[in-house]
Amino acid sequence: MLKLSKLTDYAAVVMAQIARHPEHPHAAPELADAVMLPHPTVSKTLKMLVRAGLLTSLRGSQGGYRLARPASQITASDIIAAIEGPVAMTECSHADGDCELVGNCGVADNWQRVSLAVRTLLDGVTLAHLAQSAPIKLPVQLPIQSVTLAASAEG
Amino acid sequence: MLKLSKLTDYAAVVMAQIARHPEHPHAAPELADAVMLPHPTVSKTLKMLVRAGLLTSLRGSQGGYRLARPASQITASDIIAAIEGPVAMTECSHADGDCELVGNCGVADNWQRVSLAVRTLLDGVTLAHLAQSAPIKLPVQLPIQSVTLAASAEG
DNA sequence: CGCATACAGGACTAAAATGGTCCCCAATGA
DNA sequence: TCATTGGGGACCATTTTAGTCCTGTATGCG
Repeated sequence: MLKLSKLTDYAAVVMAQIARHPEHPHAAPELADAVMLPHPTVSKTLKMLVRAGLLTSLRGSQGGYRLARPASQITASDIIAAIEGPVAMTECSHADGDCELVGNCGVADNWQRVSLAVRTLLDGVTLAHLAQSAPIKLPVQLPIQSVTLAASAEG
Repeated sequence: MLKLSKLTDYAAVVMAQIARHPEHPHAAPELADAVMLPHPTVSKTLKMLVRAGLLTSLRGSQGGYRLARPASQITASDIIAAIEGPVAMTECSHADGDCELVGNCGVADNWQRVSLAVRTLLDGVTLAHLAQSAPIKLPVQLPIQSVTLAASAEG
């Protein structure tokens, strides 16, 4: 499936909700009601987003959560990384290769490239895009493909 | 993490192994030894790949597994789908939207577009690419980003 | 025919990740 | 001082994942 976890999905929804009204802080229960998700779970998600530096929090009455920076500077990668850790498609996609199969698998290097391409793609999608009601249009799909294929076809 | 499951990873490794010697059939134990993974697990993976139509099998002595079509016509998406089901980043990324939050989440449409872009990217990576010892080069990363951003910045 | 080889299918178990809840503490502001 | 609101983490139930094993079936060969 290559699926995001539910919490990541929640995080995106909640972030989008905040992004639509960035001025004042949003309390956790308010957000939970707005997106129709269980309060404790939303709260948990918010805490993770704060720790990742995507949100800032204000305690006390009239407190709540706000975006740490403009929505256009928060990417899908950021949100995913906040909940699930850095985007990496395989164990050996991140630096500390604790995969003892290197040498036998002969696929690691290429998976890492694919992983990088996916990450780059997700870096290009910002919270501003996700939050806008009009769907983002991906007018051309093939260029992505051709970029990926370009050099490999020669190799 | 947006990570592939281990089985998917195994599948890719095993497929690559077969792709490097496409002529004769490969028995499950032989493959397991070659890639240094437990026999039963490799066997299970192979069965899934057969059911997905990516491999064909021959029973009896001298039997084993072969690619169902040329490595250049088997994509990363195919392999992932064979083990994990169709690539989709969120529940609502596939057609039968059993997500009752539509309307509140306001993110679904855009996630679907992102999902599609990732899938397209993975469609562009073939087993031939993965199997080759020389790493595939992704010379330009930014174009992927700019394609994604292009229309959305206008929207 | 009989037997060894090799895949097919699925049941089953153990371990890990996930999703979700709850509790107590700390900070803020009226 | 007290109500409000987030911070941190423990905790549990469920699901998913990984891995094993067993029984059946097809093929090829002597």
